[in-house]
Amino acid sequence: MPELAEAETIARGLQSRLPGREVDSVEVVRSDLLDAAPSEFSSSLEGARIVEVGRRGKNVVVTLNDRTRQPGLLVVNLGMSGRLLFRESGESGPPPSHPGVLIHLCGGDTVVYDDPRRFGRLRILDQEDYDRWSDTLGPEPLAAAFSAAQLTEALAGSRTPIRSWLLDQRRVAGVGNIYANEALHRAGIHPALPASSIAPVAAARLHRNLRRVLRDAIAAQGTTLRDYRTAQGWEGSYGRELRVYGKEGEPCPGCGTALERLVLSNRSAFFCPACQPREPS
DNA sequence: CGTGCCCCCTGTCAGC
DNA sequence: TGCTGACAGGGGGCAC
Repeated sequence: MPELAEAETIARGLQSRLPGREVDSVEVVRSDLLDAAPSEFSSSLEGARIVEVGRRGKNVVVTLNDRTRQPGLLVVNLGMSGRLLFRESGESGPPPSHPGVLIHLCGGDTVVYDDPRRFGRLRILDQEDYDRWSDTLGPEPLAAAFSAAQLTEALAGSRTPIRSWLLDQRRVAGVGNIYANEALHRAGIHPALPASSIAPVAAARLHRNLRRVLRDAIAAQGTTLRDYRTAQGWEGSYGRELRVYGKEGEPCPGCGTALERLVLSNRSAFFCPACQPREPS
């Protein structure tokens, strides 16, 4: 489930530890997590120094500096069940259950990419390829430049159901199924409504509530339903604040009506039939 | 180009 | 108890 809030939490956790550290060696346990050959991936990282750790959409982005070769960016997509864990050398506690890639740092600590389902991907891009890739993603919903007017205009061009629209990374970057459903409920918008049928006033509510949900989820360090953990191995607590996701049949926290589930593009959508009417508003 | 469908892989859970 | 099928946070590719 790593969506924007989870990737942001992981990135912040790594940002507090990794800048300035140098990569000593890399172990690729599951090569299907890479697009590149394992030897090529490892040699791109080994000897590089980490400049900073950030995020783009649902991806954790590690900026690398290398005086002898071209600098690069390590882009980690966590898929459905990926974790990026910072493990101090000599750390006790249970080891990662499904280690895929281990990045050993000079001085002894290790960053482990752990992923039971292996839907995740790790790629190293040069700046040009990174920019090209980043351009395929939509705007960052929490960026100051992402305005209600911009969202309203973008919605007008598509007849796809709004829940599906929000999941399309080319339209807005970082929104996944949990936060799409939560934002739509808070905005009072039915998930199946065509994007182009949403009036400007409703689009403004969606804009406001999407940003609120994402900010609150980051403050809670994300949502742990099962697999997600922070870089420190902790669970996120936003699950306590979910109002509709996974709650079919439970009373709507707003009005008490039983919440319903429907399937759009093979993914569950959860909504309140009273607070989120099918008619555009 | 926009849209919907299938698949990647593993783990868990409901139902029989 | 054990098996089977459905389903799960994401995203890429393909057909229409």
